[in-house]
Amino acid sequence: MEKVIIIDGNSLLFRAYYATAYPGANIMRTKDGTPTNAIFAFSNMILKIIDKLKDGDKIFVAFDTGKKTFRHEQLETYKANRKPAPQELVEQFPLARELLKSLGIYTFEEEGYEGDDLAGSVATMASKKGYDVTIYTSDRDFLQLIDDNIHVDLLIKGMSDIRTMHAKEVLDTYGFAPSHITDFKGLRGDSSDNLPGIPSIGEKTASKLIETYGTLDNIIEAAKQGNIKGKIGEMIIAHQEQGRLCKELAIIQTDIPLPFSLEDLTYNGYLFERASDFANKLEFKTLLAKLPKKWAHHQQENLDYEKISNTSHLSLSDNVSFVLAMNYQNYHLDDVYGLAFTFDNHNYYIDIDDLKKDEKLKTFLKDGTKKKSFYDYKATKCALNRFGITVNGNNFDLLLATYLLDSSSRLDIDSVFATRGISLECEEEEMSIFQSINPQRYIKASFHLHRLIPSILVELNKMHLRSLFLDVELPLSDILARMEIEGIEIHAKTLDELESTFRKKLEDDENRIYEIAHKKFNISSPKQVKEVLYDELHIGDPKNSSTSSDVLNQYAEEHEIVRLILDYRKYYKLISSYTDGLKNHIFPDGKIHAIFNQAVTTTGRLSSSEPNLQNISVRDEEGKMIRKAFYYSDPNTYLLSLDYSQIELRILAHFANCPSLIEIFRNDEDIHEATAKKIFHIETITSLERRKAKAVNFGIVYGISEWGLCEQLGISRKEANEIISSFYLAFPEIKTYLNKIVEDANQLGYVETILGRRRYIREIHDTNYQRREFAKRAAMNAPIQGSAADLIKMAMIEVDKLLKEGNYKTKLILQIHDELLFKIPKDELDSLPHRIQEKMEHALKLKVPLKTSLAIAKSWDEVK
DNA sequence: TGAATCACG
DNA sequence: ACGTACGTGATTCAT
Repeated sequence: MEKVIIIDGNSLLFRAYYATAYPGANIMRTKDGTPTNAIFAFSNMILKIIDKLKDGDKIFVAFDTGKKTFRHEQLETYKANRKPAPQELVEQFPLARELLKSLGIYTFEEEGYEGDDLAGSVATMASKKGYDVTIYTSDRDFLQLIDDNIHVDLLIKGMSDIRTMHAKEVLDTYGFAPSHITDFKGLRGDSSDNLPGIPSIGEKTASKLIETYGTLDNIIEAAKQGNIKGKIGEMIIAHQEQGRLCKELAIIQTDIPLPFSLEDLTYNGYLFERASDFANKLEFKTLLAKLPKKWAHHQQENLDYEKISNTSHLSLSDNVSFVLAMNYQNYHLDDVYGLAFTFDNHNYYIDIDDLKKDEKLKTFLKDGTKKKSFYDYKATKCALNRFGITVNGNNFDLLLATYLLDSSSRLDIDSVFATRGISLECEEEEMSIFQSINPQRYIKASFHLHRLIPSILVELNKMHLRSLFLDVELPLSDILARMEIEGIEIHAKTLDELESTFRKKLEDDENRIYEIAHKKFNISSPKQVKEVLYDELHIGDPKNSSTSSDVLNQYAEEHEIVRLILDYRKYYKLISSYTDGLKNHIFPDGKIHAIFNQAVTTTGRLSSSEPNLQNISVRDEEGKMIRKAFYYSDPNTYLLSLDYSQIELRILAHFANCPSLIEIFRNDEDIHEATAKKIFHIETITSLERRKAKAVNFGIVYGISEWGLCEQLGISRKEANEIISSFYLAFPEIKTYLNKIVEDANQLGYVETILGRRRYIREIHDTNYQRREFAKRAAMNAPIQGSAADLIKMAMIEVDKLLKEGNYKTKLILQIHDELLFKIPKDELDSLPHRIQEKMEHALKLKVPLKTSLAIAKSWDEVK
């Protein structure tokens, strides 16, 4: 039999509100402050109910209007003791109706009636027709409606503790049939509705009377006959009218004329886009995932597209959305199939070979004054550049917008669209030998990209990320694209030479290791190294069986084999990751075109891949030789490096507004030496003390811990503790600041950089101690690391402007977090480096001066 | 595919 | 009592 689900909307909303509004804690709100806790819990409940519905089932939500009803006319004090609903809940009432509408659920309310009466009327109508009726409520009045077809799912407490009440359960609980609930109310009253009932009659007495005599009328009659002795009998006679009125008022109306039929309540599912828009509006990220798929209908998507061979018949104006058809793995290499684009409610697709010939579209793409939207502008620009097609005019990038809204999510094209509830999967891959790919996937992407832009801009606005998006990330993506296209010249020959010297040392190490170990084994296998060192040679502490360099270094002095293994690893790494690794990435033009990922890190930094040019050896003297391979054959081309000095500590000093730390930077003192003086209270510093101070300075930026410092410096826990304490004593504002950041993370769930970039710290509320501590350290570090990233991004934009306006030939080629590397022609060496330096040092105004060190040389190893 | 290791800031 | 420094990417071994 088909089911009819009836929901007492007001009752569930109240319950949802109080189930999620903990005293003393903040309730859930959207970023602009709209309370959403009740809707959140309510929607979870509704979704669970919908999920269980079958075809033909009916669902209905009854609401109160909040106005007076006929019951108030009968009894002036009806519900007079009710406290008004909290403002935060009242604000959510209209949202509940909106939610249900977006889910395609029929709701009804009418002035003069309570939701109960509407629910009762629908329930009775359905029961008469033989439907299986369920009423969801927390109001026990509804128990009176129970019959063979109607049962009540009663919310006992919270949202998930539900008790299904049939006639049997009512009898077990109250001792009488459901129809006597109203008699019960007449006798006992109902404090929540301010119904007095008959004084002195409580639950027990009422039940007993009903068991014996049945209805209220019968009980009053029995009292009049003198069958009910004592005070109870007297009270019944004295207050019989009040009792009758209370019963009357407790009766749920079941015959209200309704302007709809049962058939109208049949659940037909919901429009996915509408539900997802609602979820987005209330920032319910999880709601999207919970929407039951079987009931989802999709908006009539205009996913038809016109496959064109040229754009001559189109009037391209502003606001075209483009999605390049390619794999998005390495856009410097991957095949490009074509271009999907959407505007004026039409989708188009052009093959790359046709695009190459389409001068009109190429001109449009190149024109920076024509505004365009993209999924991954940088990839699009770089990939099309390979065909001599220039792209400018980046006005919106879905990848970057999604990243700014939440930097924690791993972003590839499918997940970017998936977070908006859109699957790019296509029904049928129309593969043929003439057609290498199915454009449908990219059409779908460009269609939805185009559709989503306005609402995403609203979201960015709400989170105060609009300027970071438009004025920083978008211009930066163009700069990065040009950096990647430019690439950096590298010399395989130099790498080859280095490799042969490394290989020689590697072989020497290898032979000597086998000699000492008296056997051959795979030195690259930590497992086998472990066996040889700990089990066979009994070197080191078997409890700490790690073979990482910081552990092995402890035994290096004493044991030759440990030294050799570390040495072997060094050369192995240099060969595999660097000499060999880099050679694999050299393009036919003799350059490396790495990718600068703009939407990867949680803090806002860039990352570099294929290859990673941000981790080329420099600390190790021999490793640094790798950098000799980076130079320009043209004798008039030099490298210019500008390096921010102590950028993270400066940002920390600024954020914490710490006078003593700010003073050190204003005086341009050696920061580690100066902090050493402050924490050790001495004037002359030994190198050991400087080393310790340096470690604390780093530690502070990472969200210091006693153990971390202890490990790093190889000192006792006690000494580490003392050093940290004296640091905070010398710079108390730092401690205040870091505490505040952790508190912010706790309260808001996120922390922010100087430009308002957010990092959500979700694990700050984790029940697991370790994850919570980790979250705290991440919270302390993110604003510092992220603001440094903001700063250098601003600097890159300013420097790029300078280079453009001055028509310089100098080009930015690498960014390494706090360093910019340029290729610069000899004739621009005179004044330009200092002008760039000037821009970098004034990219943001802080309470401390910014300092950069400048170096010019032919090859990269010399600029440090 | 994940852990271990090590290169960078 | 718990067990770590923050953020990345590439390579290798082992499952």
